[in-house]
Amino acid sequence: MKKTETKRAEIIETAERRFREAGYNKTTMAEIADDLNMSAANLYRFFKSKQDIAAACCERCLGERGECLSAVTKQQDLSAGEKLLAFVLEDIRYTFERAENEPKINELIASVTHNRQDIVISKLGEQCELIAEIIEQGNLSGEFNVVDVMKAARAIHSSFTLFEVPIFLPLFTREQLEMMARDLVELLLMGLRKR
Amino acid sequence: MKKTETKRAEIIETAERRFREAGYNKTTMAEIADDLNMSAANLYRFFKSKQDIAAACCERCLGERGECLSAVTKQQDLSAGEKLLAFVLEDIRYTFERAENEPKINELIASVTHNRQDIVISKLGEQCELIAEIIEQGNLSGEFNVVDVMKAARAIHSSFTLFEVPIFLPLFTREQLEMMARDLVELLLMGLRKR
DNA sequence: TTTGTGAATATTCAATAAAATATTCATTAT
DNA sequence: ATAATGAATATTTTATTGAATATTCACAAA
Repeated sequence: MKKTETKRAEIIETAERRFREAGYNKTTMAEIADDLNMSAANLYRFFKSKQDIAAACCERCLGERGECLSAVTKQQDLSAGEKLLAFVLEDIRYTFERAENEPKINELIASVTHNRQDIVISKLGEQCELIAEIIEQGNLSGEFNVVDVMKAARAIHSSFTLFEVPIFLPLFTREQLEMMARDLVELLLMGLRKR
Repeated sequence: MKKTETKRAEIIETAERRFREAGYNKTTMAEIADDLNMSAANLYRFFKSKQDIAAACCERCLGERGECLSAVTKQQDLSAGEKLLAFVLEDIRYTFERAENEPKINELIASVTHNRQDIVISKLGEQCELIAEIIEQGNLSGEFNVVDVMKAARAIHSSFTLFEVPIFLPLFTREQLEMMARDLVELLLMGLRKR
């Protein structure tokens, strides 16, 4: 029986609820344990440290963004070009949503990603994959004519950095960012399209 | 006589030397004043606060990056496409250079830009101008065929964010960033070029 | 064995006071 | 007047230490 994984998931869920409301520093291992009717010591059979629980929460949150972006790329009725735009606009939407509604979680992510870069890099890779899928679709439909799909996907993904990172939010309004994203995608599409 | 401006410049220069070596928090107004053979109180005739001196230093530093980038765009023997690549590679070079050799100044900039966003926005605007100049050149030489130059410049500049911000440095090697920059510029140029 | 705990220890946090420093101001010098 | 200062005040760091919390561990229950 793999009860262990179930327990781990429960711990992550419980901890995340606390982190969301009180932040990382103000939630204690004892509280998390209490919520699950166990002792604090017992948490350590499932996670090496509190930081590790936070890292798991962080990974789950980043995964959530990935799912939102994935949902966009799975829409049937959009051309590849439209999907690319939808992708970046969804990225912006999610960035703002998180910043406004879950500021504590954002802090958590910022802090965790300092130590655990592997998590970020892995999630970035997944996003590149999604963009690569969009490009593939464009190639198949004849919309695009891209030779090295992954290379293009990485390049495009790197160009979206501004729209993913909350530190830039104070510099621009959401409308400004959306405008910049539209203009950028328009330009990128000119380079991708078959000619 | 505009002795005042001269004095302000001296103060900025002196303060920057201290900030570079000891960081913002570990340099005192008294030390800066001593270096200039004046009293700390007298500094306040030239700057409203220590933060304001820091802001002025910050502005100078950001201006320095602008000058480096400007120098690239002024090179005579490069096509517009080559200049765009040179621009972003210079941006990366400067980012790494600063991070390695002047970490304290980087902290200063990060801290100042939290309060004084106007400074950052103004400098970002100047960089857009430089990119616009490159596009103009491309249009004139027949290399490009861009209708709305500033719109394209802003879009391109936003796509360079990853290469300008030191927080991403731990995630990638310089070689990786340079590779991404090359691929991105290649893609952008496909969109810009006359067809 | 596996699952779990309470108690011991190590680490971090928070409150306070002391010291250092930023800022203001009344006064002097030029 | 303008330029400048030393001393007074306000604010920010630093050091300290007691309390809170994370982590470990020896042992117990299943």
